[in-house]
Amino acid sequence: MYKKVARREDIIQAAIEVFSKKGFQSASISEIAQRAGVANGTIYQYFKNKEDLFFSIPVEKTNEFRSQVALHLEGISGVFNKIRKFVWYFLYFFKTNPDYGRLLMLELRVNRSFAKTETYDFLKQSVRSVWDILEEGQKEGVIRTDVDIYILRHLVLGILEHMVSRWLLKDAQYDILEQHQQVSRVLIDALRGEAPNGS
Amino acid sequence: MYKKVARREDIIQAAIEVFSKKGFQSASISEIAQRAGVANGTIYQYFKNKEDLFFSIPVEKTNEFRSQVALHLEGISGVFNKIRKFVWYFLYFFKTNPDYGRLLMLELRVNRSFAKTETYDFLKQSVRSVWDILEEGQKEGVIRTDVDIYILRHLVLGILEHMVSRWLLKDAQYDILEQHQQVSRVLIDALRGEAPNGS
DNA sequence: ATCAATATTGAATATGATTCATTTTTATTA
DNA sequence: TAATAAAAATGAATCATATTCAATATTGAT
Repeated sequence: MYKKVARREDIIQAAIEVFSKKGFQSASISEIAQRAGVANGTIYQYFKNKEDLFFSIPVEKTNEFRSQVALHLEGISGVFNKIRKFVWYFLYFFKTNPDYGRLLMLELRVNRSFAKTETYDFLKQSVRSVWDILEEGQKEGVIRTDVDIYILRHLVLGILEHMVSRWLLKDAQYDILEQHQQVSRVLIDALRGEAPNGS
Repeated sequence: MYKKVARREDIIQAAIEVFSKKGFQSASISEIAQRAGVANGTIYQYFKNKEDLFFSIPVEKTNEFRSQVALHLEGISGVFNKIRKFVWYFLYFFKTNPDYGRLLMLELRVNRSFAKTETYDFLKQSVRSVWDILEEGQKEGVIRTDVDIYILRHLVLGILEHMVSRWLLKDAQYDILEQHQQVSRVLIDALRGEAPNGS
């Protein structure tokens, strides 16, 4: 029946709204149920518990992020141009999705139980493109190989996630996107390293 | 009476143990009270509520971190040597304090209410040394000035906090300290920028 | 139209934070 | 030392919510 599919979606949609506004802790099942137009018990038909519902939220948005990154990178050549574009889109995505950003960056991303879910693995895949770009750059000889690719990924995701987290904690008051060029600049210098310059 | 001072300490100590093991959500006041050897109600004599107790934890450890950083930086000259030492101590501190690390990195650091407390401001001061080092480097002309110092700080703290967070989420299985040299290397290249090389 | 299967409901239960009237301890004074 | 007031501690009662489940309603098949 078509309604069954819709129900689950309704609940998730209501959950996004309530969890985004209140955070996991102070969001209540009653409010989510009410907003979804179902009884409290119905939620437990679709989700094991409050946490399970919470953890189901990022699936849809992760799909969006992944496909949009792929789309934006399409046709771009040159490893550093790809880095620039990724940095831009990462900041753009959270600038345009601050509510979801709060859930992802300030709650889910650092949740130990969430880190053990399949959704988390799925989420990690969404930044797979960074890994691919770094690997490509190392093969082409434009990205340093004297440092583990893991470290380079920590560098790229570290600065981006840190910036977005701090920005969200400050209630997204300033325009985070304005800084994308400076971020790309330092990252590219770090990734290139000294060797390619022959200094 | 001397016991009165000790009471508050007892409760905080018990809270560190219980919150570290279980996280904020599933730690219970009863367990903390029991471990501290007081009744449930006593906790509310010293702390407004569960969250207030949670937020009181980082004060002591922050003091330790700050004074140790200052001590380790003492006598070191050269901006990049200071960066290297800070990176090393940052990783060392969390390697030797993983329980506290979980509380700080995975819960407090991303908590919106905590970001509004005085303790949070105090905590931010603990990484003041990074700012000082960066400023010193810019004055000396060895650190790039074509990028905001804010961005440079995001870079340094971003990679470090990201590394520690991921490591804690993976149950601190590997030795995070092993990577300190590689981290310093990429950071220093990023901070130096291209210009000083004359390329 | 009937029936079995499935989905929904919301009152009852369970868990755990918080309150507060009572009791205990501490400090002060004679 | 005893009496008394002030401060601290207690834990049973209260309150707020997540979760359960027996009863009810809806759906799809024949």
